[in-house]
Amino acid sequence: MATMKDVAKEAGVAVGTVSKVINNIPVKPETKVLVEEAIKKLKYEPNVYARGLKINKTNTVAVILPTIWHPFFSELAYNIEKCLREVGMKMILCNSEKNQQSEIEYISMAKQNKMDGIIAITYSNIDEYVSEKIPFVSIDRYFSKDITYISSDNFQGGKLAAEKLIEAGCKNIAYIGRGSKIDNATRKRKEGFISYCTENNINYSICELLGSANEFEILLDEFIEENFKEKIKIDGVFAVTDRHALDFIKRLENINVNVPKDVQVIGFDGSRSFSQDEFKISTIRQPVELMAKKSVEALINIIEDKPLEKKVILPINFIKGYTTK
Amino acid sequence: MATMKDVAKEAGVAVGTVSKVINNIPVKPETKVLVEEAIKKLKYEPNVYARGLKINKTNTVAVILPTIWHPFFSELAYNIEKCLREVGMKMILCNSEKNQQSEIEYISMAKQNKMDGIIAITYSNIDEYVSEKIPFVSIDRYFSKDITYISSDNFQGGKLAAEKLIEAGCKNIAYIGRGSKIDNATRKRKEGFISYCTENNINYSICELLGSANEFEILLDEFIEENFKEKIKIDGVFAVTDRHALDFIKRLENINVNVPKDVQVIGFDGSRSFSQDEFKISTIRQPVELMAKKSVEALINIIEDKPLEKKVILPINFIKGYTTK
DNA sequence: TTGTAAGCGTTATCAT
DNA sequence: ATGATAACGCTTACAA
Repeated sequence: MATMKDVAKEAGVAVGTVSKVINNIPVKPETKVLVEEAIKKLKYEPNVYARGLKINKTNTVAVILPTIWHPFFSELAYNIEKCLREVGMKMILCNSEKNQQSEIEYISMAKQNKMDGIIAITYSNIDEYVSEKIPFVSIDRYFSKDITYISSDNFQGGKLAAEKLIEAGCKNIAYIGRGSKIDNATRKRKEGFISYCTENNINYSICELLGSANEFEILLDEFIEENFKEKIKIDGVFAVTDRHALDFIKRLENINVNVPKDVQVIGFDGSRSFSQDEFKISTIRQPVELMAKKSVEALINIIEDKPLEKKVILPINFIKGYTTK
Repeated sequence: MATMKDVAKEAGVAVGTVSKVINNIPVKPETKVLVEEAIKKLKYEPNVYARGLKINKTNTVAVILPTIWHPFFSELAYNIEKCLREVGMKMILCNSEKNQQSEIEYISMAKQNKMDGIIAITYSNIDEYVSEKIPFVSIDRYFSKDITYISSDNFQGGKLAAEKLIEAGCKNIAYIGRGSKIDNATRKRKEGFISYCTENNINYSICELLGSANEFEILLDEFIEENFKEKIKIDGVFAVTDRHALDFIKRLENINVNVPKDVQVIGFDGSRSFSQDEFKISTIRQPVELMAKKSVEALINIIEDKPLEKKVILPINFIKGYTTK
């Protein structure tokens, strides 16, 4: 593989001059032509590692998320990669599996590899590792006022879900979802839901648990037994994610409760398995593409040390599917 | 950020010694302790770019696929990342969108960035860019006898689909799918299907088109009009992918044909949207995890210049879903 | 076993 | 405008 030195010799100039041509620093036009011809002739390509060593930039961003094997994250990652590529950056994919140790390892890897920044979706306590030492953008999760974070408007989403259920004729509505000590995104969905209900004097129930998936299942079974088995006491449900919604709907089907005739259901996320997929259940859709775009923009602003908003909340919207009337 | 020199000074040894400790080259135990303490104290982390410059390895692999925003590819990418990580490598995600130009750019990027190798799923003609100059593993697509490729047993899958339809009581079966000049994987599925039918003297129809998605839709409409509208002439269908199967089933529903009562359907892929998702339609499942594993293994063998099989065909299996009896 | 120093391919500073 | 050269942080051959 030809090096800059070879090109310089071939063109009859000094390496510094070649470097200037490569980096678009003005040189005499004739010289430029000479150099460019030599580059073409020798099929020269700059060595990014030598360059990285000098300028300490790699045009590489680590994207940490629980797992790419999930429609929401794969859609997000797809869009993030697209945005990064547009600005000439590369994306390292990191599946943390929500494992704190993994997340920490990935962060350390990113620092070690002199990556230019990190975009992360994480639900564990990694506050102390997220230093100012590497540009960091958090999606969905608030760390501290110093860490930029991008999120969709979960509170408004919860409100909207309640509103849409009521609009669709529901009289007794409920929120269901497994909570988390750390994930404020889902908490805000619940708060939005409650907020709408209190403001409008609407009766509501909450089926929530901050615990393991198994414990939540048990709670959910009880909740269904209580409210849907003998007599249908609740006719509208807002599930904290589409997956919870889907799971809930299946349980209703099992006891022959019809959706949306007997019970209407709204989920949250609105992610599809692939770009031409259709929306199926009624849901509050997160603006995934915009989230990706804003995350990348924010990261670049941090890298370039430009002023930026530390907190970006993006608008959600309602998508009607078959689970509401 | 501390450098090796700082560590050397702190530990009272030479840089060469520190390097040895880092690279697990034997040194006197006491010295090792000394160095390790200095490393910890200074929070030293090696600069991968300086190292890359020297040894010309980056522990980075480019994974090129059409789009991560698709269950099959996201499951595959998830597993590839996992395998790569286990051997200390990083994965650069490349969404080609099946665009040849993109693929070429990514390949060139991989070479330029001195990545250690490429794992790619591509359906375009990039043969000439896939040189021996960078370790390359192709999934699902055969290039030449020099390029290693990993694939599931598509032929056997087609056979198995036909067999299962017959086993389930179908009398008149058909293959449907959009073909491609380049993608031999799907072609083999068809061939397997046909092979089973001819061997067993079974009547079969083929609804296939090597053209645009739109053209295929038109053909499919005609096919349905002809075979399912007035009278149901075909009672078993093997669709070349799960997506084709799903689409086909929806069309049948539209004309009130019941699956699996009137018509049974088997798809291909068996990918799920996320790890705990369930299989829904009957399908020929590709061994995604194994494909990922074998791809990474093969790539590493190429990198390390070890002997390897240039062609790895992996076993498929049938998964029964609601679309067959 | 350990220290010394050359060199990897760039960029950037200084002279010219 | 261009050429010469030091420096980036590391590995490795060689010397001690």
